[in-house]
Amino acid sequence: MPDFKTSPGTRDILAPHSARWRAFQEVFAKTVESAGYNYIIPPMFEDLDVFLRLGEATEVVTKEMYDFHDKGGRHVALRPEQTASVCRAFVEHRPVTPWKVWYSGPNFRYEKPQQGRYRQFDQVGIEALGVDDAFLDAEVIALASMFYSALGLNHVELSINTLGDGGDREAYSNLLAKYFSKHESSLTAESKATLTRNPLRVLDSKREPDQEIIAGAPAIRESISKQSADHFAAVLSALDALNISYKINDRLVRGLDYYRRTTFEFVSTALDAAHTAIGGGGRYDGLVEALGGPATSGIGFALGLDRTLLACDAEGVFAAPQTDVDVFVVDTVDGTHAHDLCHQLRANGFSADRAYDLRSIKAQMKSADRSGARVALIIGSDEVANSTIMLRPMGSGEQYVVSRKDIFNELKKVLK
RNA sequence: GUGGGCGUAGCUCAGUUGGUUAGAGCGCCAGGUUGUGGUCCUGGAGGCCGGGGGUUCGAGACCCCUCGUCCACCCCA
Repeated sequence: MPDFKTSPGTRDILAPHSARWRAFQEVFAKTVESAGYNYIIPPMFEDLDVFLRLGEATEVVTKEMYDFHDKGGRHVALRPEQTASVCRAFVEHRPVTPWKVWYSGPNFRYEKPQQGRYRQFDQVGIEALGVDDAFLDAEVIALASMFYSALGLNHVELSINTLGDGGDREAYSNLLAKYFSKHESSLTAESKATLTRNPLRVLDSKREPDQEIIAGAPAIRESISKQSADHFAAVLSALDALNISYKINDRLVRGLDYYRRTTFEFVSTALDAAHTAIGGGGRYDGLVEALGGPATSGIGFALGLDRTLLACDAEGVFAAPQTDVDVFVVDTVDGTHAHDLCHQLRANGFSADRAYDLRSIKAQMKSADRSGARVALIIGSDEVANSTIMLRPMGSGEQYVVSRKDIFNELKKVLK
């Protein structure tokens, strides 16, 4: 057994999976950059206070933060998500609005790991600040939907809800608190605990005994302002205009405290594990203000890399891309010919690998096979004497002699 | 944080009611084939049986603790 392993909830992403991750990020970048979103790279840690603004009923902040004191005595925390950082960056740099950015990178939450849930986990996402227009809500959702399609996913469902503005949300929360308190004796112990922290989140309970009471709970739409209701209706009709199907779920309450008005979630119906939510987002109109900036509306989403890739596995789509080299050079003379030729191949736009330690031709051919290269170039004493190279297309069982000076042209033909 | 399953070779896993030097398949290395991989044959390397303590003449197996991992809850991506 090795002396060291990765820390709990972390892991090494090795090939070929690592290539898939990179491809995932590239597909995402292409999708959102087509809509004018610019790449932002916020730091991975911030002053703890930045994240505390996410709200004291947000467990991500209260229970799961990776925080520590640095050598300068600052109390900092690894980011549990990136929306807060983006809003902090907005306040710090005051860019012209609308400010549309996208990000990709790891977040950290101190949780008990299980499938689809890690302590270091990657998300990609977008944030758009400074615009209140319902068309923006629909654009943001449409981009997520486009991205899923680009990956090849077909079994992703969109749930959508509105939580009303800040005042509506609070009024609704109080209403729910009253309702659930009345039925407290029938609730599970877990839900009772949730009730004292954040009544909205009781709606999220998956426990069977709670379901009946949740079903009878008042819906947000009964206590929502006209303005919020109009906004929501506008978002829905903008989605309809793009033929994006959705399910209105008036029990959809998301875990982060800052959500206002439009909230949405993407669920993979191809997954049957506990974690079928592969992405989610919504409006967070008060967050910039909470971070000391001007009142600024904002909306965005975050998609989990792992869970989305699990969904891809379940649907059998988006395989890892090929990263094999074009050519494998076998040198049975002394290794210098492979050394020179590989270098020249790479300089001329071919990818090339070789064997080391002057092993037997058999061993080198085995390495060539394993490398996945489409062509083996073999150099032995005959080839050196005649300034030629033996070119062997792997898998063909055939090979032929090529003059050393013609090798690049010949490879271009063979590899095209 | 709570509950349960599982930790044996690089990987996937056998290992009988506790009984000598712990096995298989795959992978890896070498040879069969002094210039040839992907098939085949032969051989080889590689294990503090997750760690610590205990029971026993004797523990990979049983007990306790601990760490890791998986699953569910919680929470969320």
